[in-house]
Amino acid sequence: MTFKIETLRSFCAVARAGNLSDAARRLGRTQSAISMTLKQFEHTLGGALFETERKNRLTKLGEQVLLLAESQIAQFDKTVQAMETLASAPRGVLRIAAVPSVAAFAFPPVVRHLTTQHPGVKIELRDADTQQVFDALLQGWADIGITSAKRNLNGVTATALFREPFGLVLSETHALATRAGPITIHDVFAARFLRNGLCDQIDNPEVLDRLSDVDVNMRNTQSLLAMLLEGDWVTLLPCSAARLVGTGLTFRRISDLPAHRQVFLYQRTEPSSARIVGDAIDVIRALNWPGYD
Amino acid sequence: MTFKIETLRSFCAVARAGNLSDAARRLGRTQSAISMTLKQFEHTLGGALFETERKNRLTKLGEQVLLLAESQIAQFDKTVQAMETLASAPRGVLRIAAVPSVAAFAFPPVVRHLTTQHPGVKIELRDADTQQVFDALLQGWADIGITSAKRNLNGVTATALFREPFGLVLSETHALATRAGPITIHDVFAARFLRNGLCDQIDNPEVLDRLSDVDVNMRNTQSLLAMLLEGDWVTLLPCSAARLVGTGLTFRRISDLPAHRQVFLYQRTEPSSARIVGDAIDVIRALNWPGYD
DNA sequence: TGTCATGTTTCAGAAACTCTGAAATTGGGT
DNA sequence: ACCCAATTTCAGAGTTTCTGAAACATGACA
Repeated sequence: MTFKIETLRSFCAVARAGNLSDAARRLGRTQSAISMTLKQFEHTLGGALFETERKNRLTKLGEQVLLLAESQIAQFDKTVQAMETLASAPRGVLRIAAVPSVAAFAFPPVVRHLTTQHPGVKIELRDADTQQVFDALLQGWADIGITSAKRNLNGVTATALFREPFGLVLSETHALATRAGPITIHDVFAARFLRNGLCDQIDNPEVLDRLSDVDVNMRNTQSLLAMLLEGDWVTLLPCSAARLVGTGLTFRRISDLPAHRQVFLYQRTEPSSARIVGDAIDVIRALNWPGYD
Repeated sequence: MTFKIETLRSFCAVARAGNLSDAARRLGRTQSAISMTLKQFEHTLGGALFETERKNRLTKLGEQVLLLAESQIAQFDKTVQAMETLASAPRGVLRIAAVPSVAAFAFPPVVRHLTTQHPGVKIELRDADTQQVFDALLQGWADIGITSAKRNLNGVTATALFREPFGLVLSETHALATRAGPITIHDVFAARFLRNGLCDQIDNPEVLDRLSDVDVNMRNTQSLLAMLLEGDWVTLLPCSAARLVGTGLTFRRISDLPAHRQVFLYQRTEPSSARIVGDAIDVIRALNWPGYD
């Protein structure tokens, strides 16, 4: 007999709960059902998954299998959801995944255009990190992807979308915001600097070196911007990211930092809802992207 | 009711076969069983998957679902295989995925060391392209990965392994092999040039430009090397790739091409078979890697 | 247009699998 | 050594899935 997703689910539930009864309750089954399922799983696998009989400690094998199982379940659920989305849209679906900084700028006009030009078409948008965007493209969860990394993916074509400089983002009231004369890398790191995920992409030895000394690293863009608005913190971002909030922030080029980021547009090559995808691509390309350099 | 992997398998088989009977034969079931499974699948999905009643033409939805389903099945099977591998090795498993050029050099000593130092430990090696190596790491299919791209992966740490120059690889009998004086990019593309997957990684505008004019692109390293050994073809490769065959080929630096490739070693952070992994990492790092520049 | 060959759906019963509830058992803590 | 909480076991009930036969659809061909 072959493995079943439901078996993996049972195993994960027990591993997470630390005992059978709670897991069984969560799954809406009886203890005994879960017990039998697990026993059979261990049997077909040919090794014990738990140390004790009370299921509160995993064996080495159990830990490794748990990682695999959880990842597999997540994958499966995403696939199922993608299928249901496709099925629930008789007129077709357009699924776009983009990194947040671009998503904020690109999604509104795309939505506006599609809802008027293709009424009835279902639109699904998500912002995610670069890796997740690539995953979504590769797994068929998205038709269009936008990231700032170039990568060759099977069945996906990549084209350059725009290029923009990195620079200093800070509150309008910050001293550096209004200071006359050019701003240098030295100035940047002399200020109270916040590190963020995007600035790790900067391809400049001096910056990379100094970044490793920075203590405050923020992953979430929302709170990053909140910090900047607060007062005297600064950070490095590509210029379009500065548009994320309406007012209060400003962007300044760094005179001795030529670093840019190149943003790419990805498109699955063999999607069937071809016309809508092509149309959306056109809209995206026609947007008023930063024209620097 | 939730979807089952077996349902997806049935659907894919029918979609590939173009009719129920053949698919049923492949799956070892009756037509009617498959028919009912499919019918239920379409019902829970809420849309038709086939145009005609004869199942020989997919609907738009069907095509999209097919892509998702095939990818999902492949994923699932790999996960199952990984679980079985883990379970079949009571003393632990070490799974390494590397790009071919590095694999050829790194695998033999690693195997030699582990089989003597850790008898009974199961070793699983595979060479794959960069994307597949990252997939294997992310999905928990491999403990160690080696590629020539830097990428931040969740739950995986990256460290630089070595750095080596790109250069000309060609037969020892080729005119350029013995010619005195430095070889330039111009010389390279004046010869009969074979493009390959690795040389697309070269970060040099002039080379990239010229590469796009090259007509012959070989994906398979084996046959690439065969072509080089044949006679007067040449190609650009990182120097360690030239060691892939014993004799007959030679490597020469290009005077005006400073391009290098940096190779990285990836390691899952929370693997449970920690000691063996750490040991293998040590062996890999201690190898006599190219020491250029 | 009618007929045939091929392939699909439907259906009822059989087979396989999974679940439940109660009783037996186990193991860890005191 | 005992007790309590939790797990395993087991037989029967409940579901799901399969099969084989018969009815039905489709397209090709005369």
